[in-house]
Amino acid sequence: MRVLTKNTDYAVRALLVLGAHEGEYVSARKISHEQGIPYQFLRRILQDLCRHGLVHTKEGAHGGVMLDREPESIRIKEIIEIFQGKIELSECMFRKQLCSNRANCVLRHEILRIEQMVNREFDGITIGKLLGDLKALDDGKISGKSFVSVRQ
Amino acid sequence: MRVLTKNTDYAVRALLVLGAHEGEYVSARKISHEQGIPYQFLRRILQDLCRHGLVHTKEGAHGGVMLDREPESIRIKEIIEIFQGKIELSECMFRKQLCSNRANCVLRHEILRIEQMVNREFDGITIGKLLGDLKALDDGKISGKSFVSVRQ
DNA sequence: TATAAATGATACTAAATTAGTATCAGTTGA
DNA sequence: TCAACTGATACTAATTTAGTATCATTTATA
Repeated sequence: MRVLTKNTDYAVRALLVLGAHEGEYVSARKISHEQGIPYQFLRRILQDLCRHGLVHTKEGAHGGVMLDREPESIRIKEIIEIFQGKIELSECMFRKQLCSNRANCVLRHEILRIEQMVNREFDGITIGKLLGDLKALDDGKISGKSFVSVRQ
Repeated sequence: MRVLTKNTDYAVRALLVLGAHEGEYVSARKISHEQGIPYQFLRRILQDLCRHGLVHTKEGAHGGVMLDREPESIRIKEIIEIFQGKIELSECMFRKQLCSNRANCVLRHEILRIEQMVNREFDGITIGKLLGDLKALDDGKISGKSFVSVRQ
């Protein structure tokens, strides 16, 4: 069971690269190489991020993609929703059949509770926070116990 | 984005039916009708539950399926794992490439934390608990605010 | 003892989602 | 003019999820 798709994963990684180069245009080609993301796939992801106003682009030579918002304002929840829709642990049978049987009902109640928890958590993580973690990692402020990292 | 599949959903509902008839054999046909679950699909699900020792069966006329464990000991987490595998929010790139880039790393750290939360939650919900909720619902001890229910 | 009502096992199909590839047009800076 | 970019979009492949079908065997009972 996998919840986060490649779309989301790649998008976050691309945004982290862009966050590390605020104010600069970075090309899809460069991000693709740096992060090992299939180029054309990444292109589409960046276009989606652009359409949603998280980044803006510049065409032509020396063009590329640039972050269009404060890294602290970009929440993982938002990214997930762009590429995978709302986080719903269980398909909402509510609306369709108004919780037509009681068994559905009690399970659904618990699931909604967990769903809200997950949403709160993903809402609390921003690109800015992750950039901070990255920096701390680079500065050796966080031990290898919690972050296992191999330098590129 | 949907996390719980039909497999899991149907399995939980079937187990709730069986929990409401402890000590009796209930046929797949009956559960299928009662819960609106496609018959052959349900058959396979019940066979899986049998292979995993949650229920046992009796062949032939008047046969069926019976709960083989205390409802309180059957955790939703276990059911999810039978049908969907371990709960992993993100595919574990760890093992394969040993977290080969730092961006992966910081995100992964957060995701693992949320993953553990989710696991704890699903581990805390048992068929027994849900049966209790159902009973409370039937007895009118829980208001319509938290449980929206339409009697069958 | 025939039969209807069950499960056991397993193969198959269909639909949806996810992942990745390809192509062509237009923009821009040197 | 040309190489390095993005815009738009169509296409294919792989995987997962959902559902269907078939045949064999077991069992209670009329």
